[in-house]
Amino acid sequence: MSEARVSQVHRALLGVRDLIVSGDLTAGTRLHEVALSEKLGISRTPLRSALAQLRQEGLVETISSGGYAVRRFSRDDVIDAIELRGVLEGTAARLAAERGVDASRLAELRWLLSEIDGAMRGSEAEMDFDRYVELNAAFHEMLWGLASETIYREIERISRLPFASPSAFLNKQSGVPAFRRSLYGAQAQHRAIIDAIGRREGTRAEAIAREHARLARLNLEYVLDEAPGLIPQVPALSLVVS
Amino acid sequence: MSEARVSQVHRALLGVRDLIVSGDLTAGTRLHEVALSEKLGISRTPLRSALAQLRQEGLVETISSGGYAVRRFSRDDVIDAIELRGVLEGTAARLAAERGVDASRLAELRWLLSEIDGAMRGSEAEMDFDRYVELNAAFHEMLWGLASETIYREIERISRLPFASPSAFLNKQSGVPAFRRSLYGAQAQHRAIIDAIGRREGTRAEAIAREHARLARLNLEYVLDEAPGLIPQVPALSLVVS
DNA sequence: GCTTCCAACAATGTATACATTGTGGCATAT
DNA sequence: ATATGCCACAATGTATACATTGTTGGAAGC
Repeated sequence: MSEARVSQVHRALLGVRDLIVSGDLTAGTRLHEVALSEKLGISRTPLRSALAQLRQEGLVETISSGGYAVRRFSRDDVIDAIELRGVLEGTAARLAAERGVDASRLAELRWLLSEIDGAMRGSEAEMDFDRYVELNAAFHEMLWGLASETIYREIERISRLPFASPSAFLNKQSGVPAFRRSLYGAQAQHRAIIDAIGRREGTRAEAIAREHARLARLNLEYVLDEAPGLIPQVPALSLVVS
Repeated sequence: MSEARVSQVHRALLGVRDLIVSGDLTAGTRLHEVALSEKLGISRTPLRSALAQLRQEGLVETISSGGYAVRRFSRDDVIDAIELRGVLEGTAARLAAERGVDASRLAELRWLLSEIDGAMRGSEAEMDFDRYVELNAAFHEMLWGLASETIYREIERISRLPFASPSAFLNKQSGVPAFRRSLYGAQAQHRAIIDAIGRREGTRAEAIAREHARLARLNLEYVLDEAPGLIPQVPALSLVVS
């Protein structure tokens, strides 16, 4: 799903997004186009195009007087984005169950599940965390596409908000034990979702997928309330102003 | 909610969108930037910005060789867009019920409902159809915003697809009796949604809102299967191929 | 000393010029 | 006659120049 294009717009998109997610540009900061274009080595035209796209994604907002600024997010904004992701993933799961899924695709999903099991083998400290993250992302992306292209697009869109994506709290540096422990329950939910889809149990698939996204909310609230020191380690969570 | 801005980008956005929705540009048509810029009297820079935004909205897609083309929609694409709108409106209603809504806002919604009743007074032929359309749009927009700004934004986004909006099959010229008759059931659902929210019955509110959107699907299937002559009267339905 | 107005500057919004890439047609060779 | 390769043109992608609007600092007047 990664675009091979190396257009200037694409470069600008990645560049600015990285500056925001990494916390280099803090919430509310005005984005001066000339300064940014010089910093990134990209002319203003593709840069502006990228900024407009980031506005659609929600990371950036327009200022009344013109131009763009890094958006501020409240805790509730993040919670709602996670909730929405859960609702949409639930819809993908429900529609997949109701409409039916090719056996080959279900088999591929089950293969992903067994691979995840493999990555989690051993103790919490021993597990192949990086591989889990990779496989988890692949699993979710495949789930998104089970129902239809339209559904996939919408979930992919909401997941562009860095803190709403299924991998938001699974960054590699994070050695938070509580996060790793939550993965066992998460994997059980993965299995249950696929099982429900296979049995054409739409309501069950939807409910579990919604609940699955709640893990991200739990992690969010844990970080914000009990371990604020971790905030810089979660993508774009530094943009959350209470 | 209407932007007062008269920027060239805004003009281009409205211009191109109108050309597409009106059926002037048919599905699959490549959008030549120079020709369009001359036709609209707008230079290429803001025009390209508008095209990029229309791509985000889904009306337009990029071509592999570069440039844009009017998107083709299948029947299933439209069905999924309507389904998604229903799911999201259901989420707005559920969250509103679960989280609670200010009495003043509920009162305003109930006032809208009574106004709709007023517009529907009399026989099918006598009713003030234009006013119904206007009030219906206002009701839905207000419902979208009951839960949170984030939810509102997402529903507003999906409703930008002309055939997914709550007003898609309520165009003024349409004198289709079947459509008008469906409005009585629709209004009953409006009441039930607000009643459920007032009683904090989230599940019920969500279910009814989802079912409410199904009316649009019924209308869609009626037009496509039984009255294809009406296709040009429904915004952007001419983009639906096969 | 504080406020207000004006002017200069700096930033965004727009237009246009340039570069690069894809496409189509024509000619030539098999 | 058909297929292939090359060349010319046209379209998009990018950079830059220009216009317009907002902002800030300083000076003058109260």
